Amino acid sequence: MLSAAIQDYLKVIYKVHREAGKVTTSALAERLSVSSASVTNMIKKLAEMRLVKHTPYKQVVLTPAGEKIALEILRHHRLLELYLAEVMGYSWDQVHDEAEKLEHVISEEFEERMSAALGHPSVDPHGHPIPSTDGKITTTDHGRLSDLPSGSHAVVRRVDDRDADCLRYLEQRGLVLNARVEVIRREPFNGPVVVKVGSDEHHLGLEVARRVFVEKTAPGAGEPVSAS
Amino acid sequence: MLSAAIQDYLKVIYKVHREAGKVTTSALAERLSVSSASVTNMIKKLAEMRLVKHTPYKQVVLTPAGEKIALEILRHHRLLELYLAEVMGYSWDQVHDEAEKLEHVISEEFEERMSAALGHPSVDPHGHPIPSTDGKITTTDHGRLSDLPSGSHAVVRRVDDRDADCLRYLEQRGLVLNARVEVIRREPFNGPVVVKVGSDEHHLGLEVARRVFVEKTAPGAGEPVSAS
DNA sequence: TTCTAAGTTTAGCCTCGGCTAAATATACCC
DNA sequence: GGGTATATTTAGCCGAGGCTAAACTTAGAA
Ligand SMILES: [Mn+2]
Ligand SMILES: [Mn+2]
Ligand SMILES: [Mn+2]
Ligand SMILES: [Mn+2]
Repeated sequence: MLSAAIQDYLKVIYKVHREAGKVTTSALAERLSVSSASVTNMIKKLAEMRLVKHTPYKQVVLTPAGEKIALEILRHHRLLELYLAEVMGYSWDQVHDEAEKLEHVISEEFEERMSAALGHPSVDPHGHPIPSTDGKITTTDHGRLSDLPSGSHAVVRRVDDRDADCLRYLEQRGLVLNARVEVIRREPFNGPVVVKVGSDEHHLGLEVARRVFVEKTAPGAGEPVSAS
Repeated sequence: MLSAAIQDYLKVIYKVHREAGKVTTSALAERLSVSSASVTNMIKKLAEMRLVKHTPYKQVVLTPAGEKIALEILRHHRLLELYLAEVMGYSWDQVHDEAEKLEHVISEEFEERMSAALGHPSVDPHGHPIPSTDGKITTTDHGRLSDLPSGSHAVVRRVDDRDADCLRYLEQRGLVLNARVEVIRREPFNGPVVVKVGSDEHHLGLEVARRVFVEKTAPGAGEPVSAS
């Protein structure tokens, strides 16, 4: 069995690749809260194990074998998050940290029982897709709330899951999955985005608005289409 | 946070102390599947941390601080076993290995939610007592089925939880928690114990009978008192 | 085209928790 | 009470996964 450290590296390489296109030593160092030297070290080891391809000073890319493992861990993580939320009653800001530890130790049995108990779900509590057992994943690219022009109507489809404080802040303002939002206006000089959620208006800093991913809708549309 | 290795050492020291009275280097080495030298090494470290008292060449004893941690891990383990069995549908032979890994990574939040979901239980699927949050544990000393004289009537109250094959074997023969058994006879020369469970007779090797702990009852007694 | 700042790798070190082989202490037998 | 088997500890080693400081690449500015 691969160590928790290796599993985390592969998972983060996969995620940085999705988010930034290119995977660099320093990006991994930052995401893993580890020094660049440590990353180089581990990348050399992963390259020897044929889990990544490394072009020194340039970038690192997952091999098919590496991606398979990354998706397996991602499946663990997201099933766990949903199980903790739906079955055990965690709030969406608590699930990430717990899943981060559990993802490395659960058995295939545990994974399968969670999936069955949840009706073989396809989306986690933050709107991230859950890879299938055989490593398939259907990614939908959504824009950021921070990039919408004023007057836009949209539905929240995904939120960044790593900052618990931010998640609590969003939930308090009704910015949960599948919530409808309207961009009232955008203050200049990178000022806040003013949005309407239900009948309330909120002034969201760009920091926060960048972590909310949305699907645009027609202004007068009815109920938003549920992701499930 | 203490490492998983340290947590396992403390837990095993506690269990060996309960079962054998005296805790020796070699007993720990065997139970932890580790060399004696490794045990000595770790014990020295635990002694420096004031979690055990070590009398070289003699024995090791938990300090109050060490026992507190041991009981905390034991609580995790036993709550997990029960949760896996009751909520997730595991059989009693599957729960130990999974709990052995999870016990080191779950949060207090997870522990509390499991306990609540199970109605704050006091016994795990194998009949072991679950320590309370504040480190209290009520141990009942039961005799072994292998030690009962022929003609005895008894109720199964606890089984050794480490050997999955043995647990499946016992379950198939109806030797589950709270089952009534009668010792029909004992074959000489350390031969098998012949027991009656329900209307079936089974010939149990001493190996197996030693792992079943029972409470004696009167021959004609009615329903056994449930442990819950 | 050359210089320099930022990014990356290398070198050397550390802790943790294992291991084997050798030394030493204890206990038991005669 | 001495000799020996067994248990335990010590000594020295290893791999995993971190770290800092120094060396080296790369790319952008002048
Ligand atoms: Mn992780
Ligand atoms: Mn998530
Ligand atoms: Mn364990
Ligand atoms: Mn148990």
